[in-house]
Amino acid sequence: MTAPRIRDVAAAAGVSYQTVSRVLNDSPNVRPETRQLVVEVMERLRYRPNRAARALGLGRARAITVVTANTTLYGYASLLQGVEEAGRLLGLAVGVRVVESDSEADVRHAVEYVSDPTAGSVVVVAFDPAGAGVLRMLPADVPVVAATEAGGLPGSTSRMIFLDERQAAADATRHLLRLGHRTVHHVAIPSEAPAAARQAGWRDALDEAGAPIPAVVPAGWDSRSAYLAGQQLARQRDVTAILCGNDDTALAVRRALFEEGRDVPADVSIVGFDDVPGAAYWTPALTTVRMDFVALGRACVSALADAPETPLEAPRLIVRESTAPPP
Amino acid sequence: MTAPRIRDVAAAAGVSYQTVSRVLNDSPNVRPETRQLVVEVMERLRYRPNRAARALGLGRARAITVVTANTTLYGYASLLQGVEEAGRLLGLAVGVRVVESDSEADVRHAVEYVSDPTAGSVVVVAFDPAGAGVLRMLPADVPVVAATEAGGLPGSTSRMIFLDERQAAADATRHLLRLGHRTVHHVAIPSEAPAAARQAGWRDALDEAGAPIPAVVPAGWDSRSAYLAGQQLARQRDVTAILCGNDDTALAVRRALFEEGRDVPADVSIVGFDDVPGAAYWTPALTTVRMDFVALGRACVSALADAPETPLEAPRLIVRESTAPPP
DNA sequence: GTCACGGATGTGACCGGTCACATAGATGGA
DNA sequence: TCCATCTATGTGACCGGTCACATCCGTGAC
Repeated sequence: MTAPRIRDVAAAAGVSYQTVSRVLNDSPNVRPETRQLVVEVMERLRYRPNRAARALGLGRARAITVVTANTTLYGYASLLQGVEEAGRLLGLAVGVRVVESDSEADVRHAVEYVSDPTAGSVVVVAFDPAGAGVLRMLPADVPVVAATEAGGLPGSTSRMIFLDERQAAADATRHLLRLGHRTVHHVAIPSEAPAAARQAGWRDALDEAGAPIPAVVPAGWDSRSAYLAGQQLARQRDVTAILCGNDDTALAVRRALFEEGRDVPADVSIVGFDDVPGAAYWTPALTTVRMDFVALGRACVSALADAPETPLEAPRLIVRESTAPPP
Repeated sequence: MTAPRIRDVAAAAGVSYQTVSRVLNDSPNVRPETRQLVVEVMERLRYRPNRAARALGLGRARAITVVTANTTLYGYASLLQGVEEAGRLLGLAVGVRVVESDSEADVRHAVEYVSDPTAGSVVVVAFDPAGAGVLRMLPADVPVVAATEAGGLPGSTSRMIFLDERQAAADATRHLLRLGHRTVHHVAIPSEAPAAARQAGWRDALDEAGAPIPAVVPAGWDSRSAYLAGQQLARQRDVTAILCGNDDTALAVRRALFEEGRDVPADVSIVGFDDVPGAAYWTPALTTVRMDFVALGRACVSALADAPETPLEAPRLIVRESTAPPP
């Protein structure tokens, strides 16, 4: 009735437990017939190796822990989805550890958590100060891959993987400029300050066109702060184009514009970032930059598994209905 | 340099490893001064117990694995957030295991995964057939709590926790009826068929008011299918009120209505389900039922920890701008 | 004074795998 | 033919905790 152990399998197959272990770990030094036999017995006995015992003997768990500041926002959740999917396909357990803030205590606790080899390999989502802080404090012996904003993070030696947001932000800005807007305003989401790729790309395009560079309007992750940022811009009659930090931000900005009597896109054009699943069904449908966070998550797992690197699809501007020439 | 083990702590404190183990497990039979001493030494040595070794000795990991069909949709992601938060506060590791579908193979693999005691306790998100399937097949020796739709799942003996969606759906329907609508149409999201709490509540209210009960229009999780469902209703000029399975559905339905030239809420009222963070900032702001999935997740963890049950806040209709009297 | 008892602490075995090393048999070049 | 080498397999120790049980001590009742 109790779950079979490796020794039960060995006994039933008439081999030693070490041979079973070899089969389990794909050791090349097992005769094909022996392997075949062992596999059959494992099947028959419904044998499942105990992950804890394995982790203990191995010194490190066959697992991936995702360290992230958030699990529900689109980018974070999608990345987690990609990691889980890829990890599952490799037979790895997938864990989640949230870092609530970049406070010293929160970061330290998260680092301690993943320092336990039972956490396995680690994917740090370093989109924000909390994640970046964890990445900085992580001891060198923890196998880690970081998902970052374009360009990676200065001063860290870890492996970084990212989507080229900077280029995409520049594309989006150019699109608005080409429509005839004098300049493009920007409502920024929180980000690891020195990197701030979306903001950098926006500035690149403005610079390149010789357009004036308005002050960045900062917003938080919550809709309310984005709404307030939007109100501020809505009241300035000369703003006709707004690049929003993400789609949620765009939604709230649009609301603020609406309340101020300014139509999208007739009076003001807005573009988002992420291309959340519903963006195409907004009214008006949102012009936004499609980001493949799921693929980013998968790529992180590949990197941890030393699998051949599959190139990530670059973020791409999807033009829909929320952008138009200025009035 | 290598991480300290329980024996190192014992040696440094001048006690036996068993005493350290007792401190670790809050055994009552340790002299306060001894406990104090051991705690200090653990602190000084930065001792962190090895979770794998613990799981192995204990027979079951101090962990929670969330089994779910999805990690990105609002309800699922929020529930995961709640579980992670509560689990972390209790010092439990939190893992995620996605079941892609309710196919026999997918369900079996997920069940095997959590049957390994290393998975710890299990929270099954049984909102859909995949989760319900896992719940049904789970061996009795796996400690499990299920998050379900209102009313739970027939034929399962596991502990169930849920938000009373049925009542809330009825409330939402009554709200529309009271505004003067002749009846209310329903675009349903996928659900574990026999339960289908939202749908049941909608029917309850219609019955009670003696209103005609239109055929349910089914939709999937994707916006496109919701959009198609919306188109179908948009073309019927006699539909003036629609209860949507969730907020994402409402968004797409609204789009379909718009394309057909029908204004919300002047021509058609819509109400959603979930109250996603942006719902208040839609244009028009969405009338919807607020569901506290995060609290649901926390409650699942409490149940696993045998903590005193904190009552869940009932789902509540939030009236905003998307509902109005019929034209 | 002695003994039963319960709290505080220590010792050895064990959880279910892995690793390092030993051994037996097959292969092949001198 | 013989020994070096490689392949296939087996044995004992170990990973870092826990459990069951033994021991030691102080207390109170007789």
